[in-house]
Amino acid sequence: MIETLQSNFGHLFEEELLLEISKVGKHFNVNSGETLMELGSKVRNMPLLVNGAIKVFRLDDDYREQILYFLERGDTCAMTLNCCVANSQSEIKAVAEFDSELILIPAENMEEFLKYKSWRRFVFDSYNNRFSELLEVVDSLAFMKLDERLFNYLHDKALVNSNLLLEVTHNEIAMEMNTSRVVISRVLKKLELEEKIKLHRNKIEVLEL
DNA sequence: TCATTAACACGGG
DNA sequence: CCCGTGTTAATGA
Repeated sequence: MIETLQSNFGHLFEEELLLEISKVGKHFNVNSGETLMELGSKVRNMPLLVNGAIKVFRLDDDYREQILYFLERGDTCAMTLNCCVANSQSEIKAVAEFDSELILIPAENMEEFLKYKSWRRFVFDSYNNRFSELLEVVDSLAFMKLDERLFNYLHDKALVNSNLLLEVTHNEIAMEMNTSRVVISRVLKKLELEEKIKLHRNKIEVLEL
C-alpha cells in the first residue's frame, strides 16, 4: 500500500503522512457500475481515489438521480469529508464509472492528520475544487438548455474515460440527467446534425472537446 | 413552449 | 426474440 500511496499521492503528502495513512488505510476495489455509497448511509471512511473514476449523484425524494460530477485519480469526495467531520449520513450517491481502486481512511484519523500541512492543504483544496464544480452544476441546471447540458455531460464523460467513443445508451443518460429517453434521443439527434457527436448503437462518439 | 408518457415500427445482435 | 433507437400523439406544467 505504501508504494501505491507514494506513486499516487507522493507529490501531495509528506513521507511521514504517507506512512501514517498506510497504517490505518484500507485498500478497496470496486467494479464498474458498483455503488460505493448509498444515500443516507453512515459515512465512516474518507476515500482517496487511486485509480478509476467515480460518479457522484444527488437524489430527490423519489430517488431520481441527477449527476453532479466525476471524481478522478487523486481526488477525494468533499461530501464524504463533510459527513466524516459531522459524523452524519451521506447526502449523495456514488457509483463507479469503471473499475476503480481506493484507499479508505477511517474518519477518526482525519483530525489528527490535520497536524500535517500537506493534509490541511489537501482538505482545503478538495473543498475548493468540489465547491467550484458544484457551482458549475448549479449554473448548468439553472441557466443552460438541455442540449448544452447534454453535450457537457458527454464532454466530461469522454474526458474521464480518456475515450471519445462512449459506451452508453440513451436511457442511461436519461436516468443520470433525470429526464426521459425521448428527450435525450431527440437532443442527441440534434447534436449529431450539428456535427458535435456521431451516434452509433450503444455508443456515442464525441467529435469535439 | 417544452417535458413526459405511452405507443409503435425498425433493425441489429 | 429482445433491446436500443427514432418518432409521434396526447397530456400537462
